[in-house]
Amino acid sequence: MDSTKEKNDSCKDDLLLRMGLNDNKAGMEGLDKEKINKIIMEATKGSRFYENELKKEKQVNQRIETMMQQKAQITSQQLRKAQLQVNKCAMELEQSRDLNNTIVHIDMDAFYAAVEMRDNPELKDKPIAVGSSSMLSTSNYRARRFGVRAAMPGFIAKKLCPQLTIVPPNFDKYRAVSREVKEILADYDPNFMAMSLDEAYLNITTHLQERRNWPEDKRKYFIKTGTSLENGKPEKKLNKLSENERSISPLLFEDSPPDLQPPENTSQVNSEEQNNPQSIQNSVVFGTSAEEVVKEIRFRIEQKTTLTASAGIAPNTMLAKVCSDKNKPNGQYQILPNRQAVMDFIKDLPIRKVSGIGKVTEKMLKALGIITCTELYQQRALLSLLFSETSWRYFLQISMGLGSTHLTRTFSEISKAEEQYSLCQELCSELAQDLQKEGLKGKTVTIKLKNVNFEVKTRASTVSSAVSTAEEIFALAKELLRTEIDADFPHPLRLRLMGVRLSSFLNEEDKKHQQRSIVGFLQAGDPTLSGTGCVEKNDKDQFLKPVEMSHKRSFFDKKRSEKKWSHQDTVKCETVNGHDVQTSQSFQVLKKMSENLETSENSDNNQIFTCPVCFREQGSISLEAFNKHVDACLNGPSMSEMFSYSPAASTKVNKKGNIHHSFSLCEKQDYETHQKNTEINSEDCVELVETIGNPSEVESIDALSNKHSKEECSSLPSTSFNIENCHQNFCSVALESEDAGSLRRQEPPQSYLYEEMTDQALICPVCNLKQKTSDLTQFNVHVDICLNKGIIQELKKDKVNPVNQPKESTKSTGNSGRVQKAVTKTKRSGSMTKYSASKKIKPNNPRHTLDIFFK
DNA sequence: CGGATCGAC
DNA sequence: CTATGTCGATCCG
Repeated sequence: MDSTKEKNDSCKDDLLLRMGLNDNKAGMEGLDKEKINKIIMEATKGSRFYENELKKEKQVNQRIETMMQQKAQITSQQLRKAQLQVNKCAMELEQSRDLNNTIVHIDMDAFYAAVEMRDNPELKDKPIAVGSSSMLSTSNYRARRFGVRAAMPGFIAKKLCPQLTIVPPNFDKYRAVSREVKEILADYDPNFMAMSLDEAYLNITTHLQERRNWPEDKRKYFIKTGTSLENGKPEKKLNKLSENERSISPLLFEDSPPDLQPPENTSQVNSEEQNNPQSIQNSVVFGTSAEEVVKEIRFRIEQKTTLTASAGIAPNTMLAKVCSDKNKPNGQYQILPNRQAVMDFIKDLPIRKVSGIGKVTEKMLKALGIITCTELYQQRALLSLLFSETSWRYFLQISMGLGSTHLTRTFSEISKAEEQYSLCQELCSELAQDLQKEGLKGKTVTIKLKNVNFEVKTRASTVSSAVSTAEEIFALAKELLRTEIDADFPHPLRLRLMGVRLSSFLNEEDKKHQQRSIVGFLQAGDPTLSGTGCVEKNDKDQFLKPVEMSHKRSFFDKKRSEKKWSHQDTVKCETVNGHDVQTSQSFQVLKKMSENLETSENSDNNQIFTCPVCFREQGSISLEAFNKHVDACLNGPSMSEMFSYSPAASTKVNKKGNIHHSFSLCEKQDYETHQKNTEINSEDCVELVETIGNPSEVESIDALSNKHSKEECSSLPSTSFNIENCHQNFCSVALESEDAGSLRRQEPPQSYLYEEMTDQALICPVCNLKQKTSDLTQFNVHVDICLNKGIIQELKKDKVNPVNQPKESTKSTGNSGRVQKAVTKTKRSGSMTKYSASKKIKPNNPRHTLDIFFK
């Protein structure tokens, strides 16, 4: 990729020279890394800042050391068990892989600096940075050659590059430009997610579908040179051209990596252009592929703002983000939506490139011999023993190339009562739909309000007869909302988030069949427990194994199977105020059962299984019988389907999982989080929630009150990550290499992912491993064994004390944390985080993330 | 629970 | 001339 970049760059230089517009003629100017580091070191050494850095570094080293000790104590037995468990998880993840979305990450190139250069021709040829002498937000590419980058103090930058011009930031201007860009983005995804002034994610899946039928003229754009001519500054125009050369000459759009050019379309320049010397007046037609769409977006951005953007196209946000970095500046890159392409891309990807993996994590993992995603995957079992659940699950996802496939709407302040009511109404109907899907009715309606100061209020009202329709719920919710609005009158409520919850569901007496899913859920874990609670046994309920992939399973079912391996007792009763005794009891039962699940599971020999191959339920049969069935199925005609089911099946599951029982639009929420919340909510079985922010407007993110300060003060580094240039590598790691090597060698003798992911070979649907044999029978034997070992028999975990795993389940941690936050107030982090590493990369951590309302 | 830490920008 | 930011989320005792 680097070579591609180089090529582009030299191409650009060439062109610039020919046009006499070269704005970076000094190809050789700048400093080498060694010099850069030396200067930084001199400027830094002895400062308090530096001392503190050293201290922090020691701490990290200490952490690594304890981690290594912990690792040394892990027995191969433990590792094997962990392996099975993690594989199970990997399998689930694999099945949930969703390649059906087209996610685009747009990233403006050196945004602040580019704006300044555009508006002030004098800066054009100079190395510049935006910021102050104490902190820089952005530098232009010219300055970067001197090692001047975002998040660097200006005075050090000056030492690196004495000619450097430091421009104070004009946030209003950036915001205005950002708005222009966002207007364009909204055409492709009205719900796009703006991460900051210069970055956004789009889900263009829908756009792509519609676009297929678009006539050519709808995809045709005229190349304007007018903007700069009209303002009567020819010189400026030239400057612009220099930045614009790629779009002015549409041929240069072809600079994307060759591997992704869909034959179908390449942007075509109208034929007249060829003969027309004034080709600059001509138009371009963009094709209908994702790549073409993104070219179009970038073209329009450049035409409108005279600024360039880079973009990444991929099936999920995590990948899209990495992609946008790849051909920066002014380039784009796509990962085609097939598993193979994803795996190829991931294979050698350094984990540090991934949003969410920072300096420290990188170092810790490096100590374990992990640098690339492949290695991350290979060490998954070990990681599950050394890191918290959130962390290792996150690692696992990364290593499999997974990420969010849906974008959440952003939330801007709503202070008009009218809007608040209509939002509330919207929520109520969404909630009602979910209720209908689950066939539930409830008696308590609760609204939750979070204001711009992050203070949260919940107000509930309970009625005697259960409600379920949107109208009924809204009638109650509206009154609650009105009370709150009136209470603050004449001041408006400045809301950041609103949620509507229904709880106190009817029990089976009243609503037998509606209740079934809950009953089933409660009973599912251990049939022997049924009846001990306040629910009666229902013979129809089935026990769904983790292997089970039935597209029919409801999210309760899903949750139920989840339960088995996440021993969490997430739900905090405090947050469930207002429930009647009955529901609270159910809730307790639920908890108990979930505790019992793990131990009880080994004993269930006669259960209803769902075949992972044909998806049919197999009735109440023994394990052996079930395995025979699977065996048969694998041998049968559905064999080929098995290897292609993943996306389709997962889609279904996803769709199901997507019932938005809890839906936060406040801030960014990703798919995992969303799912998580869905699950958690379903867990306590007593309420369904709808939370929502208002649909994003073009500018929504900017309007977020808490965003302002952030955007204004924060740097928006736009460079690609370049660790060598970090002015922060003061010390090097003490323990490492040999240790790391030996560590890896200790791994259990298993074959792992990447080979497996790369061809048609037989992949066990259970352990997810490629099987060496191509003999079907042998393969089936393996699957058989796997089913017995890994999945159906629940592992008894005797776990090592993980390095950072104080909590039972991070899932619950994350969530209860959020609850706390919601219920109390936002906690101000009082800590003075010292700035760490100058890296750009990735927006909010897709990790778990998320905010969401509610429990 | 609150201070420390991490990561993003 | 000095001089290294702010936020949210998570970890961890």
